[in-house]
Amino acid sequence: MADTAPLPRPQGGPITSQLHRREPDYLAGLNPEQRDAVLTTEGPLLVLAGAGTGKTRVLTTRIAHMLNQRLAWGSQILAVTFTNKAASEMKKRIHEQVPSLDGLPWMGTFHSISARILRQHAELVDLKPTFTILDTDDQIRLIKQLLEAENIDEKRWPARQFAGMLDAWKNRGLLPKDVPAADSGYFANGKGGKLYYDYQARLKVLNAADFGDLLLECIRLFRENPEVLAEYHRKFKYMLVDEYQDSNTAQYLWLRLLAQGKPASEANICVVGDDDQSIYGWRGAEVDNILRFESDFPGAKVIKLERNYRSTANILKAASTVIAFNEGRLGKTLFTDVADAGEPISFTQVYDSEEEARLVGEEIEQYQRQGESLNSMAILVRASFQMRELEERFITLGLNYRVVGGPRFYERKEIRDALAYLRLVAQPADDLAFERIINVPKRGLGDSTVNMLTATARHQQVPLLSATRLMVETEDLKPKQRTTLRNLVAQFDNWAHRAESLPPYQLVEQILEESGYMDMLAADKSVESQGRKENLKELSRAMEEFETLGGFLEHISLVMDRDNADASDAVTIMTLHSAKGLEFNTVFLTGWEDGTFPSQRSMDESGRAGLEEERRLAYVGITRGRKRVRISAAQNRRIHGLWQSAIPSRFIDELPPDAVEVTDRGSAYGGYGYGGGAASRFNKADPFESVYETPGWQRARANQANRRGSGPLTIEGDLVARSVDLGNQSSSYALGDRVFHLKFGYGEIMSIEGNKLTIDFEKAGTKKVLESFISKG
DNA sequence: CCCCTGTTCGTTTTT
DNA sequence: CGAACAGGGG
Repeated sequence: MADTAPLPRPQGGPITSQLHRREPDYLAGLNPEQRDAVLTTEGPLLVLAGAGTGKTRVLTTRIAHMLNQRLAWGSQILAVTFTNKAASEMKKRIHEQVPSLDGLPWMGTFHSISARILRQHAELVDLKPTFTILDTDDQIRLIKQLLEAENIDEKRWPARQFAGMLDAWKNRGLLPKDVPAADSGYFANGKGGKLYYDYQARLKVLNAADFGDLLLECIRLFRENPEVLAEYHRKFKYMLVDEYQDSNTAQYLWLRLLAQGKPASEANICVVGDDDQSIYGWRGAEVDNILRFESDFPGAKVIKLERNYRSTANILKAASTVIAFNEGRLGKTLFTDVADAGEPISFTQVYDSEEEARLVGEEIEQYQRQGESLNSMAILVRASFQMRELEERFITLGLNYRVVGGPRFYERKEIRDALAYLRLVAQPADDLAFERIINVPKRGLGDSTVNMLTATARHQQVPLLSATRLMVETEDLKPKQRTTLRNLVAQFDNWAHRAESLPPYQLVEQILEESGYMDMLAADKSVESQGRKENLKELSRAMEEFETLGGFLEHISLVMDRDNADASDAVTIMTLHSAKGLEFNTVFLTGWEDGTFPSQRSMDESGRAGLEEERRLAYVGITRGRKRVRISAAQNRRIHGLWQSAIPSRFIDELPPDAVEVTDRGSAYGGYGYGGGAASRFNKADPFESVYETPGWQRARANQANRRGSGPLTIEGDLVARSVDLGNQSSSYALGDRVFHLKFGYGEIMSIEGNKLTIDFEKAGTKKVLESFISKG
């Protein structure tokens, strides 16, 4: 292996450059702190990188520097991230900066790197190298089975809750024997601890690991097998960790073990992060890890990156002032050299959340008229229930938007079904996959048949597929089921055989066809079936780049996100959490009301720590803006169906007054002023001015008028106008499409006559409406 | 076995 | 108020 071979000295070019004291090109343009962070390769290093201070550039340049100076082979560098997105971004940049690589650095998420290590030493943690990685779905089903076996009432003790506890334990690095009695005793009247043991035992039988296990079993591997750990100590000369503030205890232990090859004060470990952007405490992240780094690694060098290249001075001032209210920070203050402070932050209080949506819509259109692209604008909300009103408003306006988040591609039912087939082909012992597809499509194999198979599997201690093989040779099954199962087993054997020679993307197509899955979708007249077929095509396309089935399955279980390659110009709507790491010229921060943001629940559950995390979220939100940040709050918002009034977020009071401009859409209803009514002077002359006269509303009306022509609003008149407008163009809707209507809500198209559509609305029943009144749902 | 109805519950999300 | 889910009935 190249890892241990002596490193050649840098080639001619760099040496000459050094003699002339010319720095390598890649250092050009870095500020002194960034340069320091790149060049300090030896010993522990903590880089505190504030928002927009060029963190990613430092990380990648640092790796490029190591490779360029031949400090290490590529494969001796370990770079860890939290998300696949960050990992692939890093890979891309390294490839750009270092065209010829001697061995690829290990770049990936904690989980993918752990999986890679575990596959090499699987036997040492009672797994086979081909072990399956379970997703949340499988996990829940497995837990349900255990609950049933233990006679635990699933209503009283939901599987999801236990999954959450398991996750929390694993995040804390706790094996079943390590769980404190108080913790394990809580669930199902003391059965929690036993369930954890049972769960782990079951995973071993299934030859499977869940996400938490990837880390936990890796830790166990290192602890119980010092010689294996030593191997990695020799291997990894340099370690880098991105977003260190997001690391949880298990990840921390994992890193500590890997860094133990040298005394702590000499470990070449570089962690990059920002304690002010730690927003994942609720899922186990320990800000403490970053706060403690200097004592964990004595003599660690600390470099602060505070020079911001993203936002205006006003934005930075606002963010810095708010975050300064937190205690227990390492302390950084962002600054910029740009003289112009830029627009002040705006804060607007409106009457209710509907008006907030109108306001945002209007402002977006205004900026758009000024030549800003929709892509450069984003609305960041605390929770996704806030998105709906925005979306509805934008539909009315005909404003193109994109929602980030939501259900992911690989979590869709049809994709999971297809994956289950593939898993079972690759891994005949994958019982969870077996159970998932045994009767999908319907084969007349109901609960009773499955129960018989399960019983045999238990008895014989074999996987379900093997149990099925045995059962079809006996007289225990009804003839019909026996034939069906015999054929199914034969099919799987056949597919497994083909998997050896056929590219995975062709295999999946054949499986879906031969299993009857495609026929099932074809027979399905529901709205979704067409989309499902397309998703499956997309799956096959995504598989084209994989040569082996195993390679694809590994990728899929670790990379659950789909890359949105949406080229159209659209405003982004997303949560503050998913906005971390992104930037936009204009950022709208809506719903800044106490209770919504900061979230009441956070404060109730986690007290002061909760509030501080919310404040960091505010900091993240504000620092997403390059040119302008527009904050709003509603006096009234509908929560759980009822209207509730609220006062502006306490974070509003924490904003620096001289960087903020308060405007008020004077409401006729009085309500709460800002800062004791200081904003009242901004009230409009006529407090009763109708909101329906706002530019946005007028435009919405104009849009609708354009779409339907200027004829009378009768069916007939409209029909004529439409047919003229559209010429020969046919309806852009199809039977079964899910659509949205302003008054009637969501519905499904039952029939189409010209532009007259019969729609079955979920709420309002079946109505005939004009195409121009609906939009795609 | 599927559909319908009643019930429950109501941040944030990755791997 | 409305989505999601479980359980019962047809």
